Amino acid sequence: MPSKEAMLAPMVRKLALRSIIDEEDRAAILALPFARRTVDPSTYLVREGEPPSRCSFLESGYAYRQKLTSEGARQIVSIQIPGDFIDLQNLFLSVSDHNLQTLTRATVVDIAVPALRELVLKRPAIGRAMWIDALVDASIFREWIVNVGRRDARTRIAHILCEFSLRLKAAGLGDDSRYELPMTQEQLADAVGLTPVHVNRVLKALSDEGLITREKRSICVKQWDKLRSVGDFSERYLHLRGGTMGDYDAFPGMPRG
Amino acid sequence: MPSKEAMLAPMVRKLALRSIIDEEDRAAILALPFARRTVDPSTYLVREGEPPSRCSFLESGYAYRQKLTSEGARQIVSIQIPGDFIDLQNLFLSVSDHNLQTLTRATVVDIAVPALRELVLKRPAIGRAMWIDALVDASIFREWIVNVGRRDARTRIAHILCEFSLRLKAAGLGDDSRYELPMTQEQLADAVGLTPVHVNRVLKALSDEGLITREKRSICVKQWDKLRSVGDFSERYLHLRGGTMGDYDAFPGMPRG
DNA sequence: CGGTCTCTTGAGCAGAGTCAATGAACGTGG
DNA sequence: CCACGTTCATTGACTCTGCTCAAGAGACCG
Repeated sequence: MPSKEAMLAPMVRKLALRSIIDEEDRAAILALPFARRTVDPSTYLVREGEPPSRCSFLESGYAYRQKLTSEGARQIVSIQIPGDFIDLQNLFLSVSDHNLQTLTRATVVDIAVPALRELVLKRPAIGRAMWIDALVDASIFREWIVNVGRRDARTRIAHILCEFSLRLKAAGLGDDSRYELPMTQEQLADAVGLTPVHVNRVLKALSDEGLITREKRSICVKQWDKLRSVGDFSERYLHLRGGTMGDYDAFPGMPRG
Repeated sequence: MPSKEAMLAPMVRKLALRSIIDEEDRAAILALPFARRTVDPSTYLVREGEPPSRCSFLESGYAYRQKLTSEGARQIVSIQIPGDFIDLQNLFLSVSDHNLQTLTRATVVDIAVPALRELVLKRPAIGRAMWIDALVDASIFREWIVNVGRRDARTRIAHILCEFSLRLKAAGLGDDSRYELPMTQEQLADAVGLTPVHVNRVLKALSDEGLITREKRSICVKQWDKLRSVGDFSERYLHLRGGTMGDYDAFPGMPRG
């Protein structure tokens, strides 16, 4: 079993991605009470309609957020990768509005809600880091809407492949050209709002054209620029490039008080 | 010109919708430095790629968030109604990832970013209220993805009509059965990921069946239950019913620290 | 009174869905 | 080690929902 520090480290790492976390903040995070568990693929970590009982992040493995329509159709609304908070919304909302399921075997760190909430509200640097995390998530949701609402099948799939590539790279998983994508084509279809059959055809086309190669559940991007252009992809919405900063006050703006 | 208090009051009202704001918090909000302006329909309030220069909320009027694809297609990702923050994300992100345009003539209150940020980070009750606001927005984005990704045209449109109905009612605009919907059919199409022509046909069908009536830009819901069922609508995701609260600590959960 | 926007409606088309069959990969237990 | 079952990927043939193109009708405004 890894040390206590090692378990919370991915959280610190994620927050530090877009914010400055000093030693004191770091210590406060590492002092959080938490528990750790390992779960099987397809385990429900959160169910729509249930009161959340914890606030967790993914230490390892993948998960996805999902909602079902009354017709039984499923829409995947986001993919969570190691280091992501799984249910930040549980911090302040008392009923879950969607389901969260693991994609793979995963280790989850559950943090005591009151302690985390206090940290968020009382320690500005941590509060800011969590705010940024939540705001970036919202930005990804917006782009997801555009993807599903206004792009054709080929573009949609190329786009989501680009998104995964960059997010995984930012998380330190996979390099430029290759990454694990532990989703079935059916799940991919539910993520982009298509049918599995059609996803299959599009993936085949992308392979045939030499933009990507596939083996098992991993994707190798052969022609990044072309995939990016086919996918109408612009990474701005991921807010990866320090675009979240404290020199904000330097912008010309409104009265300051 | 209304009093200073009257101008910030919609913000207090919105926050108080789902949180408890005491007198001291209220006073702190009313002490914020701000400016107020009135803008024409279709004015850009935020542009993708630009550094945000303010943090504002809609005092009156309607607006929408929007992104464009390289093909020139537009996807509307949310509608903002009076009392909504229009760029909470500007509080902590330094580049805007989408456009925000007014739908109607609107009055906007711009708040000084540093002062607001300080308030959010240092006054727990206000921080919590803003968190809830942001988390509910994210929930609405998720439902929007489901709507656009997995529902057919008829269901999509019925769903969005239900959403507007409830949100406007919660904001104190319009009653159960009638509300202003100041959108063209083209804008509605961009919101649900369809073409204006098809939106027109579906609206006509819904009218013909007696579920709604339309006149100019207002909608009258004649058969709420039926519209709700056609639209596969469940209001949970709006988190309107006190489901955001502080008795949260009462839930059985994880270690507390 | 003409111009511009928006709404309506029709006719034909096509991108993606449905249905269905086959094949590959993998785990399990005999 | 192999037969079997299950899950996932692949491919073809056909269908249909929603799109495109196009034209006409209101409404509003300078």
